[in-house]
Amino acid sequence: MAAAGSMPSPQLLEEYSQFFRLLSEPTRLQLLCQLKQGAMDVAGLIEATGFSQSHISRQLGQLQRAGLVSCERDGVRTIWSADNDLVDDLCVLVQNRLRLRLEAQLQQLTAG
Amino acid sequence: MAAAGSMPSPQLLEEYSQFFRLLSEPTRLQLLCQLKQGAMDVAGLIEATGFSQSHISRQLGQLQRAGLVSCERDGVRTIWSADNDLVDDLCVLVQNRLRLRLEAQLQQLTAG
DNA sequence: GCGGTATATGACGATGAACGCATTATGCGT
DNA sequence: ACGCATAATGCGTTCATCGTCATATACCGC
Repeated sequence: MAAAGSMPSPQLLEEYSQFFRLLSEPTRLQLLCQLKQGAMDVAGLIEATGFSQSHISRQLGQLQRAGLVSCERDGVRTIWSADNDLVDDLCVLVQNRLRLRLEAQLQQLTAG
Repeated sequence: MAAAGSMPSPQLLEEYSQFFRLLSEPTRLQLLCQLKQGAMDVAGLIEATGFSQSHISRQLGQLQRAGLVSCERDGVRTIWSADNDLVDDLCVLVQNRLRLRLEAQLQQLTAG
C-alpha cells in the first residue's frame, strides 16, 4: 500500500501533458537525439533524418519554445544544439521500464 | 562540452514516443494521478473527472496495455489501480524543469 | 431465467497535428 | 544592387486521436 502525494492542479497536468506531447513525436525525439550527438545546422538534420526542410524547421521551433534546443546563427546557416539532459534522463527511465516489462513477459513465457 | 551516448535505434525511438504519447493526454494523466491516490472503480473516476464512461474506459484500456494500471473485478465493479512509480518520477523531473525555466524567466525580467 | 447495474466495445463526427509544396525573409559574395 | 544559398512561414492535404452516442457483454439479486 502506498497512496502518497497530492493531486496536481489541472494547470500543472496540462503543462505536463504538453511537455510529454513534445516527446510523443518520433521526429522531434530523433532531432533531439541527433543534436545531443553534437550541434548541427538544418541541412545536416535533413541529411540525418530525411525529413523535409520545412518540417524540421517547424519541429525545431517547437523544441526551442520549450527550451529544449537553442540556435545561433553562423552567417547564413543556423546552428542548433540540444540544451539539457532532461530528455536523456526521461528516456533512461522509460527504457528501464520497457526492459523490465519485456523481462517479465519473457519469464512468464518460459514459466507458462 | 558533452556529446555523450549513442543514437537510439528507430525502433527504440518509436517505443519512447509511443510511451510519451500516453502521457501527452491530460485525461490519461489525470486518471493516473487519481488512481495513484488510491484504487477506484470507473464510477468513481467518472465522479472525479467528469468524463464520460466510455471515454474513461478506453483510456484505462490504453494505460493497461502499457502496464501502467491494472484492474481486478469485485463482483460487478472493476477496481483499477496504478501500478508503478515511473510516471511520478517522470513528472518530478519535468516539474523541476518547468520550475527552473520560470525562475530563469523571472530573473531575466527583473534583471532586464 | 430475467431485469438491473457496471463496464467494455463499435460507429461516427469533430478537432488537431504532421508533413510537404510553394513562397518569403535573411545574410553572404561578387 | 543582384544573384545565391539557407532557413522560416502560409497554405492545403492527410491522417490519427479524442470524445460521444448507441450497443453489446458480464455479473449480481430475485
